[in-house]
Order: sequence, then C-alpha cells, then structure tokens
Amino acid sequence: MTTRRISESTVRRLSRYLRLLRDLTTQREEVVSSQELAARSGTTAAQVRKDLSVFGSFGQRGRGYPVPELERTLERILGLEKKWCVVLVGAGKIGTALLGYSDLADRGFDVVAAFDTDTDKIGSNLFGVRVFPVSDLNEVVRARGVEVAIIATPPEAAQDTARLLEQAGVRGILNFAPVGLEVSEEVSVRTMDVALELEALSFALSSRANGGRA
Amino acid sequence: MTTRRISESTVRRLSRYLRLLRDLTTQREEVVSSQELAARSGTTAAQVRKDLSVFGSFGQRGRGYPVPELERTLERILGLEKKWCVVLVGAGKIGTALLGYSDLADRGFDVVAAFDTDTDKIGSNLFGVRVFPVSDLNEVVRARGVEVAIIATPPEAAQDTARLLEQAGVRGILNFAPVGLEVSEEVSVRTMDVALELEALSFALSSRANGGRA
DNA sequence: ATCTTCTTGTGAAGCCTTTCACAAGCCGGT
DNA sequence: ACCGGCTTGTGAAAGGCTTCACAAGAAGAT
Repeated sequence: MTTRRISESTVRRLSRYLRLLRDLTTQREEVVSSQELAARSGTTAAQVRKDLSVFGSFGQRGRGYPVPELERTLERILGLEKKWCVVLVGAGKIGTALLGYSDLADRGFDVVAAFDTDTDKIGSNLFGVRVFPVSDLNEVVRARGVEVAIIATPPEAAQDTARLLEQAGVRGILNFAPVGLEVSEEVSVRTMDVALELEALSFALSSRANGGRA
Repeated sequence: MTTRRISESTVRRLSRYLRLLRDLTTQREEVVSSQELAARSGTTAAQVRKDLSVFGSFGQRGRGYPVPELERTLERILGLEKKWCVVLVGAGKIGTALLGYSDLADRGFDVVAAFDTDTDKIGSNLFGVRVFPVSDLNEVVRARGVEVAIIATPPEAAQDTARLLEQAGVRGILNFAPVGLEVSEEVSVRTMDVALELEALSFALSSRANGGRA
C-alpha cells in the first residue's frame, strides 16, 4: 500500500475547510464549489481540489461538493470520528483559560483531568475539570486511556512533563511552553508560541516598512 | 535593490535561533556552531547557515558564530530593536491569560491598553493594564501610536474588531479567534487556533495508527 | 611555517508544493 | 435529445524550499 505523506500545510487547510463546512451546514447549504471554499479560506480553487483529491473524489463535476458528506469525510480524514481524551498539565492562567474555551469540547476533545503541583489548586474544580497532583498523572492517563495532552506549565517544567506524559502512553502533545520538546518519534508535538508569532509579525511590519530589507 | 522574499518558515526558525542565543548568552557562551544551533532547534546545520546567509555573513569559518553579535543581528532582522506598542481587544479568559504572560514584555511587546464591551471590566486593571471601552479604541490607538493588536474576542466579534483596528492604523494583528480575518493587504494577520492544532494532532495520531491512510 | 581539524558560505541538485490548463462530466433550459 | 455554462479531477509545468557537497578560511598543534 502506497502511503503518501500528507504535508503540514495540507492538514491545516483541511481543518479550515472543515470549519467552513460546519458553518455552511448550519446555513443549510447543500453544495459548495472549490471556488467558494477557496475564497472563504484564503487559498485557491485548484489548491482545494488538489488537497481533496489526495484522499479521493468527493465532488460532482458541474455542481460542486455536497456539504454534509464532505463534512463527514473531512472529519474521518482528520480522525475526528472518535472523541479524544485530553489532559491538561499546568492549571495556571493559560491552562485555565483553555479549560474555559468551550470550543474544544464541541470539536471532540474532552478534557478529562488537569494536573498541577500547586497544593492550593489540587482538588479544585476548574470549569468542571478536577485538578490532580502531578504524581497521579501516570495513573490517571493510563486509567482513562488518554492519548492527547496539553502542556501549559512554566517553560522550565515543560521537558520533564513531556517525558512523564510520554511514559504514561500519551502520543500527542500540544505545547504552550516556549521551548522545543525532545520526545521519541512515536509522539507528535505541536508548539504554540505567542512570542514567536509576535516576532514574526514584527518581522513582517519592519521589512514592509523599509522595502524588504531588515 | 533586490528585495528577496523571506519565507514564513525561515522567519519562524530565526525566531527560534534567537531564543536559543538568549539562553546561550545567559550561559556566557561566546561562540556557537550551526551544528549546535541546528541540534537545539530541530533543524539541520545547512539550514541554519542558509537561513543566516540570506541576510549576510555573520560567522567565522572554523569557529562558528559569535553569540552576542548574532543575537543582536537577529533582533535587528526581526525588527525587535524597538519596543512595539500593543493593544489587546477582548479581556476575557484568554486575553487576561495573555496579559499575565510576562514573556511578552521581556520580548519587547508592551501591552499599553485593553478593550472590552463588558461594563464590569471597563475601568479595571488587569496585571497593570487598564481596560477601556471599545468605543475608545480608535482614540487610544492613534494617541499611543499602536501598531500591533491582539484579538481575543469571541469569534463573532473578531471581523468587526479587525476592521476597527485597521481603520485606527494598526498594521499587525495576532488573532486568537478561530476565524479567518479579511483585512487590506497593508495589514499582517496571524491566527492562533487551538482547535486547529488539536485537529492536526488528531490527524497525525490517526494516520500513524493505520499506516498513513485515514 | 606547515599541517590538521574545524566550520562557514554557497552554487547545484533534489524534493516537495503550488499553479496551470484542459478533458470529462453534470445540470438546466429549449 | 442536445446545447451551453459550470465545475471537478488531474497530469504537467512552474516555483520554492531543503539538502548536498565542497572550496575558502580560521585556529591550534608541532
């Protein structure tokens, strides 16, 4: 079986298409063209068709793509048919903000537990999520079959946390600490770094101001 | 003047190199090789050299790169010599969490004001940042010469906010609302979307589990 | 002074992604 | 039944990014 590698950028676009399709579903739209998907997600019609064609043929020539079917197809492709059990490590400001972010549950990511080292927080409930001591991490993760974790610890603690999670069997990590994490190849990591994004903005603004040369 | 276009990925790597160089500076390291920079930021030595060579020659053959100089050079390239005035729109959970994130100030991004529509929040102080009504946005942004804004509003309000900011003269937007923003070409936008990143993780885990086919 | 060992800077090659362009095919109107 | 207008799916071309490979050059040992 020829396993084609799907690029990072393709996956991101698929995710955007899916969000758009959900909007269209609530608006009771039945079909959508690659042209419209492209316009609304900031890419080109050819790109949309290419992205989808990697996985099969889902459209109808002359009409477009059936919205509900394509929505289900993208969910299947992205692995969103199942609910994912997620744990949060670090119940500080960012961690707590994420728990309050209801979008996650709507999108199929159930946060089943949070962990922290602060004894004041342990035992409390944040938006319905119980906070455990980090020493319980291994047990809870194994007991609930958690596969995805969010790291929202201070940067110093992030690497140790990653290793704990890996040893507990977690296979995907969303990292909010501004450090690169070393983990085995079995584990997928994505780091979200506010400062890095601001620096990229800074670069764009500066180079635009003086014609491309920094 | 030949203005070469610098790719997204190059800028992100430059930002990572810079973070690394800051660590090395505090450890009093004097020189660093492309090999070490690469290993510590998850890329290859050739890539590091290529990235830097776009902007000039900063190293010394046989030795490596002088840490403090390269640090200053990268700051200059990324436009971080000046402090950037930033405003935050939307003082909800995520917005507040960001204000408490001290890294921003350390990295040269001064949040000078926050805006919200909630009358309970208006007038209050969050981590030393005053919350104004959104109706004051234009005035404050112009008065303080703000160039960068962070949108942390609910998704429904994000597009209107973006337009307000654009009209007030903001040229860079970091968007935490999970929607694409339409703005003029003059304005740079970067969207950070937690759900999208989790979906990308979901894809990676699912396709790994069954050999690449979703 | 010369030799060995590093390491940079960079053209060229290789690989991957995006864009182009068009045949195939659907739909509604006549 | 046929025609005209759209839209998909896809090979081929173009464009961009990464890796390779090596000459040029620096530092330290002998």
